[in-house]
Amino acid sequence: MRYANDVSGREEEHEPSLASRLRLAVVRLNRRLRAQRTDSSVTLTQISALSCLYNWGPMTPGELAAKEGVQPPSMTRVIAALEEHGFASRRPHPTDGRQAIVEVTQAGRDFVRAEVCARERWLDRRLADLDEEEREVLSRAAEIIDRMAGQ
Amino acid sequence: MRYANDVSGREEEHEPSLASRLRLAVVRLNRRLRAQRTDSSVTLTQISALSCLYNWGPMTPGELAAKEGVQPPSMTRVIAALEEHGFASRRPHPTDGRQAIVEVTQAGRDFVRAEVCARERWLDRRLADLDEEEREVLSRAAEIIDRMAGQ
DNA sequence: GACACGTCGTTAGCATACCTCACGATCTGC
DNA sequence: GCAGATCGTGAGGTATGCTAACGACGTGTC
Repeated sequence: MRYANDVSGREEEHEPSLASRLRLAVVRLNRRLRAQRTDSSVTLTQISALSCLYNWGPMTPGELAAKEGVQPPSMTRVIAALEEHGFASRRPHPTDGRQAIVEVTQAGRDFVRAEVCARERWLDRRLADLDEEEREVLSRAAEIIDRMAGQ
Repeated sequence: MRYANDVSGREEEHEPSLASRLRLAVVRLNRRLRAQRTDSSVTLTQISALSCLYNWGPMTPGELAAKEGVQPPSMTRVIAALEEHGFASRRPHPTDGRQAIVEVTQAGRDFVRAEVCARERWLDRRLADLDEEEREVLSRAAEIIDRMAGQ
């Protein structure tokens, strides 16, 4: 099956930089995560935003966009999709007419508890195959990465 | 600015699982990486595939797709773009008429050494802000993640 | 009070990056 | 030889980001 090794003119082995290895790892895992399909039509981006609302409570679209690290226009579409699914709802801001408050509905809460866990089953299985020390490394890495990406 | 804390009916704080935290970190860093634009018209996906060819040597489109974790049709377009840029070239497989061998051109090698580093400058800067122990954590995490995503 | 200016959310339009389905060319086992 | 598998590709669809521009609303200044 592997052909590369048999071809003359092959590159020598390199020692890729940490940046290269981390980038590749992140890009790949991201692809895998997106590829995990449940039969529901809710996408990873939507789940991510919904989880954020679930964990942090009601907030404005702008705050949600900031937390997820996307631009406000991108979040608008995500919120609209969640609203269409009946998992989130918008209500007017009590004092500022420009803003709105987005919150999780009861259906949204049920969905987070059930489907989101299902969605993360693939990753959970992978994590379960690791030993405790490796999970600890990933836990610390998640925190470091989040800090790097966060700002 | 923060409004969520003031709203009644707020969720209690949860302790997100490792899967949740890792997913969010990966999704976010991935967004940041893709948002980094160099003036060149080569995308992150193309760079990723080109780096793969550079590091592993010539291989068939199918093998490259498998290594990158995408479906063959997706890789076809990436290879076409790389070929158009003059960074990769296709030649017929010596024994199997169905397959082809994709390899990096000299221009592609030069590009990997120069532009890819430029592309990774943002990440490099972030990594430089960490201490040695944190970089070691990320280095180990990159290896673990790659193993999880790889298969 | 009126007007200028800032902020917030949204709409519109675009680019990228995946996917699945379908097809033609080629190889292989009987 | 011929049926079926395999490989690469074309077509079309969806998701996910972005920027630019706009309308609604709030705020400070006179």
